[in-house]
Amino acid sequence: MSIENILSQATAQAVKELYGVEVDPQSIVPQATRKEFEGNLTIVVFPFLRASRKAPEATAQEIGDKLVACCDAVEKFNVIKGFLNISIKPSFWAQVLDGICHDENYGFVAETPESQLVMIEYSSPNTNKPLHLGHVRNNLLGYSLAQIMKACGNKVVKTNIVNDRGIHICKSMLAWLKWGNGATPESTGKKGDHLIGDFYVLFDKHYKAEIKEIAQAQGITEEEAEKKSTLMQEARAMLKKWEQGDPEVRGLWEKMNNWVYAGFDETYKRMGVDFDKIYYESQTYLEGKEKVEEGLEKGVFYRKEDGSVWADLTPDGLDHKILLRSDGTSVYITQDIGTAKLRYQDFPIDKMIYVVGNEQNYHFQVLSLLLDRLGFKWGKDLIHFSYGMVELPNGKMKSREGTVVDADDLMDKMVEDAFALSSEKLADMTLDEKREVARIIGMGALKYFILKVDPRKNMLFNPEESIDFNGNTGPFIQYTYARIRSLLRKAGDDLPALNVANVVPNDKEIAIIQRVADFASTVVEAGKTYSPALIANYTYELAKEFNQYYHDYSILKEEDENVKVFRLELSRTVAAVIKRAFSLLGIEVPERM
RNA sequence: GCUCUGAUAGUUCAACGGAUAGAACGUGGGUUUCCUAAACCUAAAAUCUGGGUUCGAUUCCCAGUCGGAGUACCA
Repeated sequence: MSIENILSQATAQAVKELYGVEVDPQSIVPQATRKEFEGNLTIVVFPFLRASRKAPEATAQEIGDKLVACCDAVEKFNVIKGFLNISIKPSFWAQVLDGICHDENYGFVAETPESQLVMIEYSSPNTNKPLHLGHVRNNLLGYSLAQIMKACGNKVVKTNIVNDRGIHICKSMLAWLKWGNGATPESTGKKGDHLIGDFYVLFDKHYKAEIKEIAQAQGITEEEAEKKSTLMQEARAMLKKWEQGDPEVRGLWEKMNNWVYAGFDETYKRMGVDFDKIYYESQTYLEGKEKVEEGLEKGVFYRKEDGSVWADLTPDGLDHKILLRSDGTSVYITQDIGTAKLRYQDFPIDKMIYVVGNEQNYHFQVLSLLLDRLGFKWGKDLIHFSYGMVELPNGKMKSREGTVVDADDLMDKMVEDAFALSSEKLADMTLDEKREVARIIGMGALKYFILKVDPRKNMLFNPEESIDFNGNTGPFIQYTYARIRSLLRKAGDDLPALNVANVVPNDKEIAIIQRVADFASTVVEAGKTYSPALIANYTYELAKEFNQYYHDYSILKEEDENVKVFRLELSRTVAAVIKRAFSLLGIEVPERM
């Protein structure tokens, strides 16, 4: 049992004995005492004033006296206004550390047969363009969330839904046929996703030019000209052919999609993310139609005279939502229903989490209601893990204006800059070793920079400032880890075993042990609130605290052997916790840097 | 128009309804006789406005100002 729990229960007991009032121990949450006051943990007694009918100071005093008398771990206390600051016996902290450093899986809960199966959908790319900065945030959040849910004892299935069909792919295909001259990834040396992305842009360029031409020649607005575009008509015709299963179109589609997948795989691998099961919209959209027909029969949807199918969501405070167009084709949400059906066939899902940007908040509100009506048991409380947009210092990311930050380019830049900054310091390494360290640091900088921000908020990504190896950054934490590893290497292996009975941790050490002990509850909390940012900020606080400690205390020169062993043990445990916390964020740590 | 969402130092981010609102970058001033100065110490600097709820509000509620997103046959 953690020290917080011990105190909560003891306090509840004390209140009951003193004032005869039952208090739920869960409602009493001791918090870390602020630095400027003496003590380790603080209990706020304001909520008990009604029961005690005394002044805050007197109430705190009485509860404090009771705790000292009844609770072994409590050494002493002081009272400031309504705040009861409790000091825990130093020997108790030494035992806490001892327990943690011998627990290989500290902070992680093992999976059991009763564990819930959580499916997490993330990434969800389109096959007509490479991944960009927005996808980076999505992928990092999704992967990290999966790691956290696993650490909380859930069974986790990571999934990806690839949007591999639709007019946008036809545009790329058409451009490739018209102006591609048979270009392949091999012949051009480009990654497949970039190659296809280039053709998508090329289509748009020609399309725009065509519209302008038509508009000028016929003296009509560009909006009207759009309807007369032959390029767009050709693209539509191609989509129709695709839906009819035309072998030529399907063949090209398959070939080009495979190029893209090869490119995506490379990017995913580099990012360190993966999936247990990938779904493709080309395989799920028909299932969605079926499911909608089924709903129609059950009477949960209705059909208009023009043939389109709708759901009336006004009882739930929303509007009417279209599910099938009047020509019978499916819309975006139809595909999501189909995907849900397949997934539910494949896995006994208890909880579904969709990692998708907040511009789709409404979409998921609707999806939740529709799935619930269609009888999916997890539909009602599916979780839309909604994250904010990534903005750039000079405005929004707009693909048309060329202000998109490409994921591959971004990673290249991060690693390059990391190499430039680190290679000098690693003079004794081989080039390959230096590159490996630069990769870990560069990727760590990027991942930490994005994950430390509250996912729900829009964030600003400044490409220049992100490569900052000082402050609240991944590299700073990695540096702390590497220093500890260096220290431990110097200390060697032939140290005597730690005897906890013989050490009395000082205040700084207690603060660090306390924070290390918090790791377990931080992981649980992060799992409950779906917040990788919580883990990130926890890790930074720990690293910062430890750097200060390193600066203030000798370790290798420490004369008292038992104190030295204790300090090394503390260092080792901190390194282990940093590594474990970073594994939840998908960030690697270097042994040296 | 309607719905959702956000607003905290110069900047980027924190803060279960709790103490004097924390960090980091940048700016000013300092510190290398243990491991790695990629570090540490130190100074100045902020809750959009107006009400309400209460022992206590950055946090909850209402109104306003400004920003972002969505809004029925795009995905």
